[in-house]
Amino acid sequence: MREDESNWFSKWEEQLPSPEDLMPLTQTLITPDLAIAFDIRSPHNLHSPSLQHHQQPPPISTPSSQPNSGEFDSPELGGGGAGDEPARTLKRPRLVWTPQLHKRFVDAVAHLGIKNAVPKTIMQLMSVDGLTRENVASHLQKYRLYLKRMQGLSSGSGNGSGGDPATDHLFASSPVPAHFLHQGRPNSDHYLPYVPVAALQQQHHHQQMAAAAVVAGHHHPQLQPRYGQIGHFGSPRNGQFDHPFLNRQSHSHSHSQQPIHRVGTPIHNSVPSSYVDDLESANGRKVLTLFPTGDD
DNA sequence: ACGCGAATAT
DNA sequence: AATATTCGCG
Repeated sequence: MREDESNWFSKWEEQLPSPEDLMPLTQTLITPDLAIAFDIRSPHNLHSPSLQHHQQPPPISTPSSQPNSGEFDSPELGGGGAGDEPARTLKRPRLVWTPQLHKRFVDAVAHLGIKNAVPKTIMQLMSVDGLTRENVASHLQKYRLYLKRMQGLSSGSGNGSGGDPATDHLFASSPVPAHFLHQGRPNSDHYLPYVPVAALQQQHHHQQMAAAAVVAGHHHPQLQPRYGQIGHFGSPRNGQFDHPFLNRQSHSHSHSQQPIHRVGTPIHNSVPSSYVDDLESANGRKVLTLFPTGDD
């Protein structure tokens, strides 16, 4: 089984078209969005969990063989590229809510209690680098809808969270903490007083790369994620599967400051059930997921 | 002014 | 469908 994975990868690599072939004639090498999406920025803004662009298809830079482990090539727009797009007016790439991210989200909400579970707080509790309040707010809104939908539907046959329609696939991936399905109760009770949120939004320091799921805006062209950086995420064979984000709290050099706790579950890297790069086909959109799909 | 949440937009 | 952005309201 494992061979399949390494196999596809090899094949994939071989099939990589030459860089020239890739870009028909459109636009620059690295989308500005990509740049900022990852870490190329100067001031003190924007970080990025798992984000996606919307516009141009992801440019490829890793031709073949060994990906750059560490830094990636700088966007050289010199020769052919030409149209260096306005580096300004850059918009933040769309955040992609991976199951993991969502899990974190749910845990946060769970521990906060419905009452205190408002975007800002949730965001803080999650302490995911680059996550904005609006990101959370937006997700929260949808999540609430999901919960409502669920309550109405939960009666009857054994359908709770194991076969929900595609509509809620993301949400289905994390166990809804019971008491969610009915508001009314803050936390207290049997739910821990967890996490003092010492870390808060501390955004300076360096950046972390991200991007775990990439979406291609178009069909069929050979798009590939920038494995240059995230390559090794695809090999969780050791079970030590960690995401670049979900992690913005990793450093607390020195002593006393312990940023925060892990919310709820202690990172359960159970066996990779299926690490298939999930090809979600919808319309003209292919989603490449590097994460375990289903549950963790 | 803050920031939540519903509505609306992409 | 999934996220983002806008907007009215406490």
